Amino acid sequence: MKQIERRSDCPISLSLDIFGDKWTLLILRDFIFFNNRHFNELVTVEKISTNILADRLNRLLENDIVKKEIDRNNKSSYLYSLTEKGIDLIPIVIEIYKWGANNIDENNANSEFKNEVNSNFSKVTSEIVERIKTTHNNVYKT
Amino acid sequence: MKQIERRSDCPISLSLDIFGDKWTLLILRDFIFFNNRHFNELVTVEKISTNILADRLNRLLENDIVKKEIDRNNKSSYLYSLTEKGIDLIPIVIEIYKWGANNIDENNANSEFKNEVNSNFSKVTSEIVERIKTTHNNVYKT
DNA sequence: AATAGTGCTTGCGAATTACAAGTGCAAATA
DNA sequence: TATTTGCACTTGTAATTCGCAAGCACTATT
Repeated sequence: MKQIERRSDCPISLSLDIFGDKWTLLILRDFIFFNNRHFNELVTVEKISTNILADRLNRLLENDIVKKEIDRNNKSSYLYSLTEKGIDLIPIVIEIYKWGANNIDENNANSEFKNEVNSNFSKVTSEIVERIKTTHNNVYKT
Repeated sequence: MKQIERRSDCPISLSLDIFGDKWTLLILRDFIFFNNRHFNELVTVEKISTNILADRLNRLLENDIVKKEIDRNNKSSYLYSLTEKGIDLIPIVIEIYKWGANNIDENNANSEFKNEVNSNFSKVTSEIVERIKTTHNNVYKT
């Protein structure tokens, strides 16, 4: 894996150096919407190749956006989960969902959820954040 | 230019098929924050190469996110500007700004603007949207 | 001891990117 | 009128990255 070099100090440029590619935000979508947390679950993300997934997870680990722990329920497996910094990305992912649902034809958005996102963005977002925080804190308690 | 093929019908996946790369959202940042609208202005975007810029602008044109018109003030030049669909992307770009400003070290965010974005996101966003709409409607009136 | 599951890594051809240089056209200048 | 300048790209090419298939190391199960 090669870290993309810093193009400038603009917050947007710096952010895109980390997650501005075809796959990273889709992987984060899996954490957020599907709660997929094992490598073998994440590899179903729109058929991403395993080498690309491994590369992106490493980049996210390096940037402290996800963390990796041994799964207490299956010790030969790892659990990936969002850090605080990763949870902070949730509004971006939901904004992208919203834009796609409103602006791209033939998307499969759930119309109820789409309406919720359009009318109560911050409520939807904070509910998802809470759910993720609860789930991801329970790693050792399940 | 080759359009990335549709990976799935998920709104996020479809959105990232359009702007999920290192450069596209940075170009949109230039429209939004710097009001850069000519090819020669946009090419200063963190030193993007001209072939990549041309490719991305064509993709944005095809997807009805930007439009292209002859500049009335300089007929050998073109003005690119955001369509309604492009203006709808502004919240995404500002969320990315916000995340980068809050989560990446050594970013050059203006601290006043950063505070505004953190405390009054929707106000900041709608002000920027209004400014862009006004500017981009005045193409033929300046 | 053999098999299966999990999380990767490796090899390689194909596709994409970045950098430099060049092109075509309109407008300004000599 | 001829030449130069500015603008918006296009082309060529080497390097990088990607996607697919296969393989590997480790653990747990049978």
